Amino acid sequence: MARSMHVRRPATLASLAAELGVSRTTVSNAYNRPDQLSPELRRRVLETARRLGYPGPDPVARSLRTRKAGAVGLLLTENLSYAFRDPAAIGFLEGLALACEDANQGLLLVPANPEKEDVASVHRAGVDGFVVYSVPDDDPHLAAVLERPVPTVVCDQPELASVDRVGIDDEAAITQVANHLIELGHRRIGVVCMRLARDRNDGFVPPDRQRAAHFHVQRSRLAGLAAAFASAGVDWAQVPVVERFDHNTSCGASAAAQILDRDPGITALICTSDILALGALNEARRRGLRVPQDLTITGFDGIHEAERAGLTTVRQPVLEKGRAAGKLLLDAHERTRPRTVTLGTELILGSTAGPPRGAEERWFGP
Amino acid sequence: MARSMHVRRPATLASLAAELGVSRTTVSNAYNRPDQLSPELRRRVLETARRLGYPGPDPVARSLRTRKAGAVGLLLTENLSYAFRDPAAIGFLEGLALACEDANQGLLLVPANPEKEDVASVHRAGVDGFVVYSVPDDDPHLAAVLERPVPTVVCDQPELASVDRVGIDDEAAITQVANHLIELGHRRIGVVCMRLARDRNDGFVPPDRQRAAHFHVQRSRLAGLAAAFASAGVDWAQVPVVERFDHNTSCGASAAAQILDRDPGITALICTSDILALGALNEARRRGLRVPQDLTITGFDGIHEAERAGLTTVRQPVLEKGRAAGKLLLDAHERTRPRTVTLGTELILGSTAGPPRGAEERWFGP
DNA sequence: GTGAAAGCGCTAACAA
DNA sequence: TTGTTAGCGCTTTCAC
Repeated sequence: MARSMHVRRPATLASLAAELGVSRTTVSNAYNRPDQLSPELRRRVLETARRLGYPGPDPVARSLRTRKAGAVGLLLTENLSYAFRDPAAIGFLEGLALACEDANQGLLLVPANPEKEDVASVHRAGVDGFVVYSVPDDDPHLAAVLERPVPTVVCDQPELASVDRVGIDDEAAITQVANHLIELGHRRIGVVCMRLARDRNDGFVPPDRQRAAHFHVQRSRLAGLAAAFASAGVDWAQVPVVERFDHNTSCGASAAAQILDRDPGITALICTSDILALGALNEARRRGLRVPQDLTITGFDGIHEAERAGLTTVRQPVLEKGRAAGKLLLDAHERTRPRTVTLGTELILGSTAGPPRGAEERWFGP
Repeated sequence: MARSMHVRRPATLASLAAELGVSRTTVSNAYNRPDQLSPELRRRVLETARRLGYPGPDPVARSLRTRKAGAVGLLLTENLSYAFRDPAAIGFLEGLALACEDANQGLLLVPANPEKEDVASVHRAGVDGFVVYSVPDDDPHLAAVLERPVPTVVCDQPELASVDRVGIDDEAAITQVANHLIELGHRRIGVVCMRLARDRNDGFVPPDRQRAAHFHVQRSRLAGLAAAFASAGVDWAQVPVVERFDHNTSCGASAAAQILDRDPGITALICTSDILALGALNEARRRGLRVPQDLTITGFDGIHEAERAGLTTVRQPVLEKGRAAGKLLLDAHERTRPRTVTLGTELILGSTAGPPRGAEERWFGP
């Protein structure tokens, strides 16, 4: 690391005390308990500190002694920088930051590359607790967090019996989408979903992989869809489900393409995120398919971009999730049982879902 | 803070060593220098650690000993959560996060309420260095950072002779905007700018406040405009400049309204940020003014939303700024002189700037 | 109001 | 390969 122009010579509390001819306690008090010494002495201490270039008590040493770091650690599924690219993650972070600043706590973003097993960054994090945002149930970083003797709150996934959690009812939420499409008359659908496990599988998802998904959120959404459409007489085994490891609009577009290529008869594409749906929308446009006349597309999350695009989707309170997670973590109450906060969602009827093309012919025709 | 279900009893490296009948060094080595002891012994150590619920070396104690925190601190002008609401700040953060993850460093967001003088959070931050993002030159948090014996890099502002800095040439950049408008024929302009100092002044800005602005970036932009328009024969003292403390579209709208109410003859509104310009655009629409036929509006930053709105603006490489700041800080080279990175900007010709209304009559008429 | 003593939990020389 | 010694810089009883 570069040496700054402002590096001071290493004066310490002890050397300051020696210089002043007082005890270390007195110097410490000058900083931490102004009322414990005379204003005059305090002035002298601070004055001498300035002269010696003493920067005040070392935060790390203080943390060691007080057993408080004054910061919350955040563990994400993705590379650190991804958090600033995904609108839903940004909203979550804003909420979490809100909770942290209310409690005057720092927020430490822990670098955790999902494609690496290296958990040293978790071990090195000097924090009083962790918030874990949407990671697979077999994430080694998560395991490392849980080994740390500090409180932890998980947002979204995984669901752990002994850990505080904030989330939504994914199955119920996606069921609203499914029922809406079923009512509109859709029976031939395709599904685009996010990463189901830590291994990259960009393509069709066989049923066993759906059921074994290490991301509870995605698993629930698929399960919800399967149940709803099965009730409507759809054979789920025939429904094309395509997975994408990365999460951006290009992936949404290519996944949509993959489904439409294989099964052009599809009338609706259900995406498990707005980002993917926005990509699917692009692909539909590219193919000259009108939405929703030729193809219905739905998303999930309710990000601004989706709203602007008029996407039919489910809104979930991302900011509130972040805030709730922070509050849960920073809440002073000592609790014995793990707490769960389940937030509400709302079906947003946009302009990208409509009756299937040629519905009459298919359902009421000859 | 809530007690987690995962709090272990406090086994330490020493107690583990005692239990095993080996020295603390050996246990330490088992974690930090696997090659320094036999695989067999290491296995025993780790195995016993698990049995005792020893979570591995305490990160804070380790930091104290090694004098490395493994994290970079970030100080922002605004409340923590603001960083996730401003697209330019988000871009900067993404770049900084990129640099941090490359170096395997954590990123600690330090809570620093700009309306409070409390700098304790800076003192408590266990970090190896600071990045300071766009703060006023008299910010007490900045002063506290500079007192800390760690390297520091400032992005944008303030300009400090002895501190590494990343920024752009604000005066040159805004001059491009000014010259563009001057060429189009604008002589009666208004300016909407961001906060000029730590005190809230939502309204017109007298010349002395412009010159005394504690935010170097805003000061330079105003100075650049003043110089360019003076060259074009405009009396800068007559140009209405309105300041807003908060940074959002509502503020941009109300500032635009304030100027238009006072001086309806204005033909162009120069805003020192895209967010403010987007707000001004809203206000123009609300008043039934066509842009650019009735009113020209320009921004600064080049955020996505501006692009979508077709705003005429200056694009600055926000992500690159973040990355450069991180690189500068984490760069291993020991440097003696402070370094400065000045990044390029680009005038974006959108659709919100055009010739002034009735330009002919005014300039070539009777 | 001030000081002495006792660690917080760990790592890094160096010695064995 | 393992252990001994010596702190990192600070806060906190508890006496005075």
